[in-house]
Amino acid sequence: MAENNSNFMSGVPELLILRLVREKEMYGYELVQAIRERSRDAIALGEGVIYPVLHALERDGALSSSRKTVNGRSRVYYALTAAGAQRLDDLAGNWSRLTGAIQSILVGVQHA
Amino acid sequence: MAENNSNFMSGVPELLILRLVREKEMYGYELVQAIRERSRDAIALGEGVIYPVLHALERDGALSSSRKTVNGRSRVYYALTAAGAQRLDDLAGNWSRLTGAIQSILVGVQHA
DNA sequence: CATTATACCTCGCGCTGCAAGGTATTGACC
DNA sequence: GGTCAATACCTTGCAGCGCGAGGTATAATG
Repeated sequence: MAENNSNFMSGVPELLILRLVREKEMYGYELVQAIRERSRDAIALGEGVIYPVLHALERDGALSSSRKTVNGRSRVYYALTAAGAQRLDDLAGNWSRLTGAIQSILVGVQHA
Repeated sequence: MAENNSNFMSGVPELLILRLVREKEMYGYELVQAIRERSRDAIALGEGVIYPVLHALERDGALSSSRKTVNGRSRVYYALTAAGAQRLDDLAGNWSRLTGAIQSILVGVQHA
């Protein structure tokens, strides 16, 4: 029963988080803004999306957390683990295959 | 209260159906196979996905249906309406903006 | 004459994204 | 000193979508 169902278009928030954290340690509130800014407001994931995903990723061993105080601000920083890097690769591969397939339908490529 | 919520990644089945029907009238069973074949098995939407979407699109005036008998086979063909064409354009535009934004995060584009 | 393919349909569930709410601390402003 | 906005964390509950699973009927196949 350890199978992961989920529908074919889901898991994008997870993918974005893993990708951003790969570059440097980040905390939840920072991720919320980073996604909004980097996507130029095309994607606006709120805290109600980000925090639960972070907790799930840590539970699964894809991220590790460490509480730090910076500028008198207490933050929970998340870093990518080896397992997380693997998971990122998998998700990115799936995403690329999926969007490629959709694109080929949208542009009406000649289908053998 | 006639607002359409739905999450930011949903509506892809709808988009694919509208796009395929734009080229020629199609029926449900045909769409199921067309999507699978054109995506080279990357996307496999079953009838439990396709039929409800077709009904919703017709209800919304994006598709019109006509029962026809071909080769002794009774089929419900769906054709794109003007409203449907408009909706297709909207969805395709959104999709393109969305995937562009995701892509820019994935490749790590320099964010002003 | 049974099985497979065609063709339609619906019910019900799981999961995800998300809004909405809640807490606590810091800095700014008057 | 008091108020407000921003920072930073968190959880609950629900709506909606995708989808498996099931059901019907007819035509073709062997």
